[in-house]
Order: sequence, then structure tokens, then C-alpha cells
Amino acid sequence: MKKKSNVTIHDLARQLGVSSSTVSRALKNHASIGEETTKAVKRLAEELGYRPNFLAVSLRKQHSTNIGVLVPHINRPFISSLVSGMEQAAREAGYSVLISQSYESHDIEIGNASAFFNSRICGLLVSCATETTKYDHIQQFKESGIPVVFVDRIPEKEDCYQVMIDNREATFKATEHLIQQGCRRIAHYGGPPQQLMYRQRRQGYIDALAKHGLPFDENLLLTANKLTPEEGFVLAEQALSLANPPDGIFAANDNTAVSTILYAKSKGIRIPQDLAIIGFNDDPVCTIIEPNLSSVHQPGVEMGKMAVKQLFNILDIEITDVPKITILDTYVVPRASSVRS
Amino acid sequence: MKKKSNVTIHDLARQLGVSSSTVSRALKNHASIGEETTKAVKRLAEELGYRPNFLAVSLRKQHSTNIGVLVPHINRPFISSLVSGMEQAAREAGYSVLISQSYESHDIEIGNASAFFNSRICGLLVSCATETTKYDHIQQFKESGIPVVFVDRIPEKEDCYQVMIDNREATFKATEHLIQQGCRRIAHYGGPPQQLMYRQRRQGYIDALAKHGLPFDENLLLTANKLTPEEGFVLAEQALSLANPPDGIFAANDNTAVSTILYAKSKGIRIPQDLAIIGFNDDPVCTIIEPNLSSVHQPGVEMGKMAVKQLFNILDIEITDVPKITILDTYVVPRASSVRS
DNA sequence: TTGTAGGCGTTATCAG
DNA sequence: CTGATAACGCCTACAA
Repeated sequence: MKKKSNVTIHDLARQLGVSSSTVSRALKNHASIGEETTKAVKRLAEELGYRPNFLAVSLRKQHSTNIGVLVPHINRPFISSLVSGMEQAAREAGYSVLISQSYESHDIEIGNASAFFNSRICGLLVSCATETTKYDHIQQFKESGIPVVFVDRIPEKEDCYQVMIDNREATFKATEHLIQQGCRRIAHYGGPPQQLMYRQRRQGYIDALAKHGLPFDENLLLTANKLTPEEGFVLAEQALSLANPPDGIFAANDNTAVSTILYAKSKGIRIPQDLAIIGFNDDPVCTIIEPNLSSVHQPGVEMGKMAVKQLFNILDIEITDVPKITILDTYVVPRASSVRS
Repeated sequence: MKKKSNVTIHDLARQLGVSSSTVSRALKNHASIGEETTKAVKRLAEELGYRPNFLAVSLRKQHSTNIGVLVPHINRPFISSLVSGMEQAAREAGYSVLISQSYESHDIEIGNASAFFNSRICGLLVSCATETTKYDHIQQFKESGIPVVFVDRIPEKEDCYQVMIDNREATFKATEHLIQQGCRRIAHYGGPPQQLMYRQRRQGYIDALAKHGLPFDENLLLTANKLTPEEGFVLAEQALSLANPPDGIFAANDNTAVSTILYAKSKGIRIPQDLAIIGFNDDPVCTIIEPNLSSVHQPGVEMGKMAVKQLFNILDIEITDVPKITILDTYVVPRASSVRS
């Protein structure tokens, strides 16, 4: 039987001739309610199509079951996977996911955080805008006891819950992979250095060179602001028009790596023979571009799920013991763009 | 001054020696409150960091400012663009977006709809699961006066608000494009025919053939369940191993078109000379694959924004006059996979 | 122009 | 085992 579901516990109570507190308790299997009563309540609830009003519950309990998710963009492969994982894990536990995009703008991020704060989310998952270096807008959550978990893009020195990868190690492996393929002059496309992640990625590159006794040439260290495909072409041109051009390129994302492949091919440069290339993220394009692009895989969906699990852990909803900082594994996926078999 | 923002209108009222209703009214510039009072209230609110509690407002008003978004998956290019547009338009108006994925499962879709219903969303934007052919789970919203806007994947015969494209026309143009490039035996990969969208796409194909006097050969009409890349390979093999193989293929999405390009190339079939190919969606891969894939562009972000605008229109939040059915423009993007210059 | 009172639907506390 | 009662924070007749 379906009814205009404005059925409240009071309606049930009236029809059953009991009080609404009894109904409330029966509905959540409170031990102290008689079996008979409980069954009767539940039957009628079912029959009338009773649905608890989350708004009222939240108001009463002083917090909702909505998790706020704050990311730079959702229409990017890695991030949409991240969000997908979050949504899935949250929903399985009966929580909902509220999303907002900062478009990499710190100001928008502040506004969105504020909106989330007002709507009384029970927890916040953030992947910061590139611009973001201050975290006052996050502070308010901590002060109000609302847990915050940072994902992927982590603040510099904050003591905070994090789900991430070991960027340094990941890029170390990527660079080492190129070295193992015989590259001796390896260029790196880095992202904006104010973002910790990109400094770590650069460090892995530098460490790998050092370990293998290769000289570090700062001409080979290029940086871009947003690592867009367009910027990729510019970087490629810069790198390949050097007097002494590189024989390998490690790009901090797949966008720029793909552009480089396209550019190099247009110049008649053979990949991977003349130039080996590896990217980062393992986006779907990697298996489309020719030659297929080697990349570093990071587990987006998993990271999203872990972030939610972390949140639940803090909220004591799940009692699994999750460390404050979770670091998920990455691995190099070698493909034709770098493998000189 | 920042405070643990549990500041309520009552706190303000007490400190100012007025009643909380005065504060409530002052805060929203109610005409009947004295200028002095209003200013004082606002100043103190600012000073104490007062934030309205949306939960309470929503409970009182009987509806929230959260928009529910129900899609099959978010980590797909077209859909993530759709959601991105929705998020943007909603947030600009001070609304939030709650997302959930059905994973193309009707049962999950029902569950998610139910969760949304309980959380008192103020409106629902849906793109249905492929499996979905019944709409009882949507009905409850309409009955409770919660507006529903369907996007992209539209129910069969329901009388409902819609934001979509003209699938028949779009595929008509795509097929005609192939014909204009000299194709005479054109195959079509369709999606599951229980989904209206795919029947429309098939119809456009058929109509185009008819208009140009080309025979319809049902051997050339292939269908897949999910149009995944993997299925794309199967379809490609089927199509190209026909006794009388096609000289053009129109695929109902880019995934399968891309697989077909890869398959054809592996068989030494020249594209577009031997086989011209066009896809649907204009995903980013189109400009990565070689040859670049022609496709039909549909404006994902725009569709998302329009859906929100439609919702606001129904809710009388914006008074722009939006028709019940919005059909956005598509266009063929001709690229190397089909242009025989 | 402002205040009072009641209620949105639920749960927690305290009595019985 | 069950029932009143009072919040949670806000809004809105109605009254003053």
C-alpha cells in the first residue's frame, strides 16, 4: 500500500493506541519494547509506507548522514573514479554524498566548504584546489568536531587524516623504468611546485637519477600550471627543441604525455626508440593512444572507498583500525610508449 | 571572530535583548523590522559567526535545498560532464547536489531513489539505468510534489519533464555523413532496444538509409548490451567477418567505435578508405585515437545545467519559461576516421 | 515594529 | 516495558 508518505511516528502511534516514543523505539528494535508491540508497529509502518524523516533525525542528533566531497573537477577520469568509490562506500553504509567542485579555485573552495558547513555534513572528504595553500576554511570543521579526510591532494604540514599514494616512490619507479629501458637523458614535466604532490613527484624523479648515477640537468625539468593537453604540446616543443634533447620523458600526468606522443610523432620522432614516454594516472586514454602509453596506476576507486572508511572510523561507525595516514599502492604499467623490447 | 558555530538565532536574540523572531526576520530583511534593529542583528550575526542551520530550516519548510542526482555511473566522460553541469548550476543558486549511482541496475536505482526520498530532496534529476523500464520508484516523488527531471535517458511513454537531445536526428545526421563520404553499406551498432534512446538512434540510421535509397540489411544491424570497449571488439569482428562486410560503421557510442578502429587496423583494414567510422558522444578519446574518431557531439555540461534550470522553473525559483521538454542541439564532428577528402 | 506560541518529526531523559 | 515531556533551530500566524 502506498500513501502520500507524510506518515509520521505519531500517525502510527495514534492508530495503534500507543505513544510515539514507543513507536520510535520499536522501529529501531529497542530491547525494552515488547515483542508484540514491536511487531505490530513494524507491520503498520510497512503498511502505511512510513519513512523516517532524516531531516528531523539529523536536527535532533545535531548532524546529518551526508558526507561532503570537495574536489577540483568531477569530469576528469581520476577524480570521477575517486568520487565513484566514495559514493559507493558511503551508500553501502546508508550515507549520502554531497559533491562540489572548486574548479581549482581557492575562493570557490572556501565558499563550497562554507556551504557544506552550514548544511551540517557529518564529515568532509577533500581534494584541494591547486591554488590552496591555506586551510582556514577547513579548520572550522575540525573545531566543530566534524572529521576531515584529505585525499590525493594533501596539505603541506597539517597534521591530518589522509588517503594518498607515495608520490615520490611512484615517480621514482616511473623514472627508474625509463632508465631500465636505456634512457640516459630523461626530462620531467612537473606540475605547480606550490602543490606538495608535484614537488614529491619531482623528488622521485631526481632521486632515481641520482641512484643510477645520471646527471641532473635542470633544462630537462619543465613545469606547467595545469598540465592540460594544450600545455603538453608546449612542453613537448620545449623539451624536444633543446640543443641536447631528452631520450625519455616522464610526465606528471597522462594528458601532457599524450600530447607529447602526438607532437613527437608529428615530428617523425620514433617512440619508444628515439624517445620513451611514461605518464601518470593510468587514464583510459593510455590504451587508446598509439603507441599505448606507459603510466603509473593509482587506484582511484579504492582511494575513494578508503577515505570513506577512514571517515567512518573516526566517527566510530566502523571499528576497523585505520591508520591516520593511509598510503595505497601504485605500480608502473609498462606499455609500448616506453618498452624497448 | 570565529566561534564554535553553534550560534543560533536565540543566542543573537538574547544578546540583543530582542526576540528570536525579530532576529529571524531581520536576517532575511523582512520589511517590517526597523532599520536599526536589522543592522544590529546583522552585525552581531557576523561577529559571532552565525550560520543558519539548514537542517532546521528544511525541517520547518518541509523540504531541503538538496537536489538528488541519480545516474548509472559517474566515472564516464559524458555523465561526469552532465553531473558537473548540474553541480555548477545548483551551487550558483545555493543548492547542493546529492549523487548516487545505479550501476545500470534497476534494483539499486530503486534503493537509491528511496534513500533520496527519505532525505527529503527538493528535486530529482535522473538518468535511468539501462535495465529500467518501470517507474514506480519515481512515482513517489511526483505524488509528494517533488519535481523530477529526466535527463538523457528518458522513460518510454511517461508524461514528464525532460532534457535530452534528438537522438533520431543526431543519428540521422551521423549516418548521412557516412553516406556523403561515399559509404553504401553502413552497419550500425545499437544499444539494448528496450532503452528508448537506442531505438531512436537506430531509427535515425534507418531513416537516413531510406532517404538516400540505400537498402536496409539486417545483417548490418548489430546490438550490444552495454556497449563496452570489449563488446566493441566482438561487434567489430562480427561486422567485418560478414560475407559482404560494411564500408561504413555508425556506432551508438565512442567506446565501441574506438574498439572497431583498433580491430580494423589490426586486420590491415584502412580507415577511412576501406571503412569509415563514426561514433557518438564526442568523448575525449576521439581526438586521441588514430585516426581521430568522428562523432556526434552532445553538450553534457549544458544538459546538466538545463536540467537544474528546469527544476528551478518547476519549483518557481526562477521564473524563466522553460518548456516541459528541452531538446539540445547536437552536431556531427567530422574527423579523420570518416572523412575521405 | 515586535513578541508569543506552536510546530516541523524525531529522540533522549526521566518518570512511572 | 511504556508514556509524557522537552528539546534540536527555525519559521510564521496571530497578537500586541
